[in-house]
Amino acid sequence: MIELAKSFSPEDIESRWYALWEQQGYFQPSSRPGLQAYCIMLPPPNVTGTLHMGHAFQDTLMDILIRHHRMLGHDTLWQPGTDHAGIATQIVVERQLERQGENRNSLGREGFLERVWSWKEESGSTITRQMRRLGASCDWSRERFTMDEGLSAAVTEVFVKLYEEGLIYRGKRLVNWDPVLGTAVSDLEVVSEEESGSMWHIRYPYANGPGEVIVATTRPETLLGDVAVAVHPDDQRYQHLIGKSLQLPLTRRTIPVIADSYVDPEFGTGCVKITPAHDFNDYQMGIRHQLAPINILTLDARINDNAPENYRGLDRFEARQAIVADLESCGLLARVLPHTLKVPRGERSGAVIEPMLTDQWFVAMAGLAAPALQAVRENHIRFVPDNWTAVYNQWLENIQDWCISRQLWWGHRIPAWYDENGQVYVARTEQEAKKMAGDKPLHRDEDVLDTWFSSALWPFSTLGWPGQTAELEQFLPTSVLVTGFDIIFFWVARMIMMSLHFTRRIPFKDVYVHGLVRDPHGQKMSKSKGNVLDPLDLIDGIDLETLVKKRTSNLMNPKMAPSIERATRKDYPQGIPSFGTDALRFTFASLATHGRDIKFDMQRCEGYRNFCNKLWNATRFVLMNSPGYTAPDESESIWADTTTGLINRYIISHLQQTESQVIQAFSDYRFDLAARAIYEYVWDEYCDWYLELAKVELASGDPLRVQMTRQTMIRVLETLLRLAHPLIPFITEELWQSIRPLSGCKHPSIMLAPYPLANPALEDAQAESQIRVLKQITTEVRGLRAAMNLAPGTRIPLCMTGPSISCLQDFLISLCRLSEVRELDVLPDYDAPTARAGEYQLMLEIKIDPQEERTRLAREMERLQAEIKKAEGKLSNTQFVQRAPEAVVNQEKERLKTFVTTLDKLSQQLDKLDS
RNA sequence: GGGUGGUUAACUCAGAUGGUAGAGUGCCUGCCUUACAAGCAGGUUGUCGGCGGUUCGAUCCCGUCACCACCCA
Repeated sequence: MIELAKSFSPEDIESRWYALWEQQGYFQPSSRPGLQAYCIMLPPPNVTGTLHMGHAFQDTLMDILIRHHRMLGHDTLWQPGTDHAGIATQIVVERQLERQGENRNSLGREGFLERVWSWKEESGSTITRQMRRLGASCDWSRERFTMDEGLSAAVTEVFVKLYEEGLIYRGKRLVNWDPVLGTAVSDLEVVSEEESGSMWHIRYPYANGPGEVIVATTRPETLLGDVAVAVHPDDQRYQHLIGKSLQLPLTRRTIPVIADSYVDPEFGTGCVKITPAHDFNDYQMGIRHQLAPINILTLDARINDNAPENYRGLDRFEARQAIVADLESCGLLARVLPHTLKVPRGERSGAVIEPMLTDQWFVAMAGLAAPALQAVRENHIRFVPDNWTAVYNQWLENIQDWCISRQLWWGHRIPAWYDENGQVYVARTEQEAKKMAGDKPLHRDEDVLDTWFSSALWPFSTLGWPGQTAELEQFLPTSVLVTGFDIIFFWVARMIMMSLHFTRRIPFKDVYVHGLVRDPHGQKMSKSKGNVLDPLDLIDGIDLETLVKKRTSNLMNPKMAPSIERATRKDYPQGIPSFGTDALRFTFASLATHGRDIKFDMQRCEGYRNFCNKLWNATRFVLMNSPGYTAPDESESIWADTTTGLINRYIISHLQQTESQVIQAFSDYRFDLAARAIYEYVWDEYCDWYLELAKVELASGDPLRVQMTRQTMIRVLETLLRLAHPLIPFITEELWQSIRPLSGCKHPSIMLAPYPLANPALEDAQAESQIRVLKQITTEVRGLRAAMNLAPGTRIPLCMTGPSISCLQDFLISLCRLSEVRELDVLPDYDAPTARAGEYQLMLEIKIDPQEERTRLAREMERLQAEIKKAEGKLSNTQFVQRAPEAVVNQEKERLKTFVTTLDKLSQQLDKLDS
């Protein structure tokens, strides 16, 4: 027989099993025909990134679902892969070059891309290695990368098709321009936060004759590109101005005053300067009033040649200072007020985003959005929890065209070529383009596609599209997408649109939207805040000094280091102990409620490590108490035999309920409830009650009782290990293997064993109710012992009245450490306190301290009186008695009766004490 | 400005077609009882955010307010 160590130590077991599972090919689809398909696409993480808590949380949930369905016998695929993460990766490599005194321009496009690929090769396996530590059972043999040949072909195909259908177009538009990165970014990549700035009030003199208007602006430097001043058409103050010309300060230009209802008369002075080339709203207004935009900035945000000479070449912030100073010296600056405004910044660079007129590629979205809305409206796709449907709808109903070109080098290069006249040819290959151009010399578009363009194809490109593969047939639509709400727009909506458009299928049936993992104080985890936790540190443990070092090194803002260090020392004075993967996974499952914030609490993790230890020791107990045991043949099984004995029937019956709870919880994506059902069954039923009761049976000396109990405790344990396996794969495999010889299971791994399904025939209400009585009596007797301050070793007799419980006697003696149980017609006339459990009166035969007893009784009577008063109040209310359901009224009457008799008993006891 | 979610024990969170409020952690007391001190037994803790309404009865439904968080413009 296998000997287990005295306590659970995760590091000893985790290393073994994963490699074996993977080598044996257990993660691959079964590809047996006729099986129900179950498929999850891993949201591809950044190929050069590392695993953070959000990944670990999400990966755990996906792995739970996948393992569960694999055990249900479905043809199961968890498709893994990584994303090339255009901007993020390019920035990282550029920083590396910077440290070596190089830059991308000195290397050239080819050279630079070589460097990125080699960085990808170097760091690309980090995150997948980390996922393996988590136990993630992805089919690594199918791993994909968004820049793979196959996936790149899909990208090209989609681009060309959309272009041919007229859904992709190129045009000069105002886009969000990141002047530091030198690329356009999409709306979603811009983060606007409130910052303090100023509101400058500037005088614009009339072009003809004396007078002026005062215009308020937060960006005085853009004045050089003004083409008009706008007022609200109904604004009484400015009626006389509409149509007049103004002298644009610091320039020789004159501009008109126009009327537009977009202007908010309450804001600033009610006069707005209009700069179509540098503001999104002004751009629209420019179109409405046919005013040509004047661009005054270069792509690196310096003043260009459209502006007066003395400002040319100035950076936009220098230009602001110069212009304000010049206005002031001309007496045109009326006043400056402090003002908080939303400043748009690039998510990656932190630079202030500049609306900029540039040539970009766009996807026309309106036509793609309609079927995507319909798919959700008609319940082909279901959001869980369903309140996210509204978020999805709202965005799609107001969708803007998607700017898909990025002025980067790392990514899918746009398949468009130009001839010398600027004529564009969109084609799958250069040869094809050349053919279209009649062999004119061509040059390829320099830009690459937004990373999310390739991600949008992920569900079908990874399955071999545009080829017609067996995998596409089997696994699309996939079963569920597990994702955070932060990328519903970026990713979820776009996948739905693209999948419907190109495959005519939805990409997934369910979208399970989970919360975001936060630190214990509810703050978002981020490197710059210094509050990140590395999932691997929770698995392996980390000492305080190493943790501090890790959190304070390579900071964007090194000034944060001292405060981060202080907070870290406060939150983790002992560092982080090693909890193991299973404990971490169980914690994630327990935290996966349907809320949107998940505060990660390390103490929970500790509690679940203890749970693993409990499970470990329960198995140890079972093994220690099964010497020489061999599993009976299936035909001899007494699993469902009613003669199995009370406690065995009870624990088996209770197991069925737990099994249905867990299955239900999984189908509702309530991982927290599944975890809780398992936790409670293992700890509160199997360990706290069943194994304690089994000790009595095992010590009975009756061969049949011993045999039945051994068989039950083994089979129940074996079943609950399978039940828990999706959540805690490593420990369950280890323990399952250790009891496999006793259980007679033939499967080589718990992963391949069937998932337990409840069998209603095994439910046994009678056994459960008898055990309920036993528990009740036990609790009361223990209460009496505690009330009387009895030493744990003291064994005394229990006197009780009520229906005979001869079959429970041995259990009671053991659980309550009694010397004997005396079943009587009436309790002896004795000073000891009594207790009541259902129909039973209980009393421990021992002398008591009258003073202490009086206090105890008084406290109890007080409580009862309060309850009686409440119940009587209800019952004397005729409205209640007449209108409430009869069952409720009867229940209330029953309660009152119990309270009154108990109170009566207690008062008699008190009298006796006093006499 | 529009929208969404939240507010339950000291902490983290469950909860119920409306009918006696729960768990884990923490805290207190006693125990190394031959599976487990990462444990066992017992105990302690709540105006279920405020105010109104519906109802025999509201922590739950409705309205409103406050605070917190997030999303969109």
